[in-house]
Amino acid sequence: MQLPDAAQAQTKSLENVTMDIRVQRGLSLSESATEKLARAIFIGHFQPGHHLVEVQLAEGLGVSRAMLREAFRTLAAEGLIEIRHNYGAYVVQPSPADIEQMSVFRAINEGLAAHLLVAQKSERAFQQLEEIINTLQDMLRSGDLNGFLDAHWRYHQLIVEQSGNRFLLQSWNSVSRIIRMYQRNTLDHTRLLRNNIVLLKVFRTASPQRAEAILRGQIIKTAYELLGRGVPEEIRGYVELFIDASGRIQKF
Amino acid sequence: MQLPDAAQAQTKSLENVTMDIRVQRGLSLSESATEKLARAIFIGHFQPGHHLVEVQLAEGLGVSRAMLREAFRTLAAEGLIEIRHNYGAYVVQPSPADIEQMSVFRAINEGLAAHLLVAQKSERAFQQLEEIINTLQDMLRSGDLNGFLDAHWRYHQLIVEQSGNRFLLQSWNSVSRIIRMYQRNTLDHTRLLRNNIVLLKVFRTASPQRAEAILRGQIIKTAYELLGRGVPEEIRGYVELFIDASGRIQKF
DNA sequence: CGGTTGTCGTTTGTCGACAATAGTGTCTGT
DNA sequence: ACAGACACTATTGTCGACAAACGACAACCG
Repeated sequence: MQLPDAAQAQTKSLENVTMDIRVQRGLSLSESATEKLARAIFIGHFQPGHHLVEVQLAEGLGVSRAMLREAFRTLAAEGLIEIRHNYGAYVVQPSPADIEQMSVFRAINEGLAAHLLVAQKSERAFQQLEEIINTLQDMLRSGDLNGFLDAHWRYHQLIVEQSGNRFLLQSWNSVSRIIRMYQRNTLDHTRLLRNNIVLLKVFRTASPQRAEAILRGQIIKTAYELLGRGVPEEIRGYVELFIDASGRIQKF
Repeated sequence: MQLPDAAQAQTKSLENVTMDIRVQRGLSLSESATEKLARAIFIGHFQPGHHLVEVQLAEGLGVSRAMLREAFRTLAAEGLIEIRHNYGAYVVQPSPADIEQMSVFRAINEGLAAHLLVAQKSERAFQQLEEIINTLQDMLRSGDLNGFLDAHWRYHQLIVEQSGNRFLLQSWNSVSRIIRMYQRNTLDHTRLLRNNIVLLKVFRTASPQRAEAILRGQIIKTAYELLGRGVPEEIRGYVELFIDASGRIQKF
C-alpha cells in the first residue's frame, strides 16, 4: 500500500537521523522513541507548530503508536511538545514572552549553579570547563559554527551539572533546550568565547556570590539583547554586574 | 476469578479516593488517571518505594493498561514515580540529600517569584494572600491541621503563581509537591502562621530584593532545621535574612 | 551438598484492531 | 443561492491479546 507523499518524505528523511540508539543501553522502545523524537525536533526536522501525526511518525521511528504515545507524554511533560485532546500532538511554539520567562528562569538557576560550583572549588570541574574553552577555540578557528554552539551550550550545561543538584539540572535542561532551539539569533561567536573565558577566570578567583551575580547578569542582559529590548524594571536588580563587549566586568 | 488479597485491597480502597474527576473538563482517560494516581500518591495511599503493578492499578482506576502507562510516563517526568525497565513503576523515595537539594532549588525559585511579585505591586495578589492568612487562622482555631497545611502550601504556591512565570510555577510545583509529601515533620503551626503574616507585610512594604532575601533565607533555614542540621557553608550566602521565632527579621 | 539449569507464574513490553471524534465536502429541500 | 443534514475520511482515543523478561523454586548433575 502506498503512503501519501508527505508521509513518505517524513518517514524516509527521518531514517537518517535516527539510527538505532537503543540496544546499547537498556532502553525501552518508548524511551528510545522519546530520544529520537526529541533529537528530531531539536535539529529542526519538525518546525514549531508542526502536527506530529501518530501513524506517520510511528512508522518513521519504527515503533507502534502505543510506544509513540508514551513518548509523547514524556516530551509533553518536558515542554517540548503539546498534546491537545482529540486534536493531536504539536511541536511547541514558544512566544517571545515565553522565551523571556524561560531566560529569566534559566539565569536565576544557572546563577545558583555557579554559586554552588564555585563554593566547591573543585579544580577537576574547572579543568573540564577549560577543555571546553579549548574546543570552542578550535571550532572558531575551523569555522564550525554549529560545533561551536554545541560546545558553548555544553559549557553552560557543565556548570549546572557540576553544581551537583539534580533537580536544578533537570529543569535547566528542559528550559534551555527550548531557548536554544527557538532563540535562533545569537551573539557573535568571538564575544561568546570571550565571555566564557572571563567566566572561567571569575569562577577560579571570585567569591560564589560574585560569580553568581556575574553569570546571572550576563545571561539576563544577553537574553534581552537578543529579544531586542532592554532589561525591564522588575528584574533590573538581577543585573548588578555583566561582561561588556570588551570582556570587562561592568556595573549595570 | 479471585484476585489475590493484596490486589483486592489496593483496588477497593482506591475507589474511595478517586471519584471520577474526568467528565467535567475535556480530559483524556490517561490524563484523569494521571491526576487520580498523583492524588493517591500524594495523600499517602501508596508508600514511597511502593511497586505500582499495572494490572491491579488499571483495574482500580478503571482504565486500560495502555492509558495507565501513559500516565506513568507523565508522572515519571514530573518526578513522582520512577520507571525501571522490565522492573516496573515505583513511587519515588527521595533521600534526605534529595530533599535538601529540592529545598535549595525551591528557595531560590520561590525567592525569584517573590521578587517578581513584589515588583508588580499588585494589590489584588496581596489580597489573595491575605485571604489565605484568614483561612490559616480559621484552621488553626478549629484545629484542622491538615487543612492548615493545605492552606499554608497554597499560600506559597500563590506567590509563585502570581509571579507570572509559568516555567517557574511548573518546576516549583513538581519539586514542592515532593518536599511536602516526604518532609513529614514540620514547624509548629503557630510559627508557620506568624511567618506568613510577616511575609505578607514584607511583600507590601519592602523592596523586591529584600522580600526575596527574606523568603529565600526563611525557606532555606527552615529546611535545614527540619533536616536536623545547620545551613552548610556553600549556601550560607543565601541566608542573609530570616524570620526568627518571635517574628522579627534577623541577620544571619 | 552446592551450584547450575529448567520450568512456571507473574509482570512488563509491545502491538494491532476497533471505537469515537472532528473536519470536510456533498447532497437536498426550500 | 443557501442552510442544514448527512455521509466520508483522516486522526486520535482506547482496549485486549500476545510476546518477552524476570524471579522463585524445583530438578538435576557434578
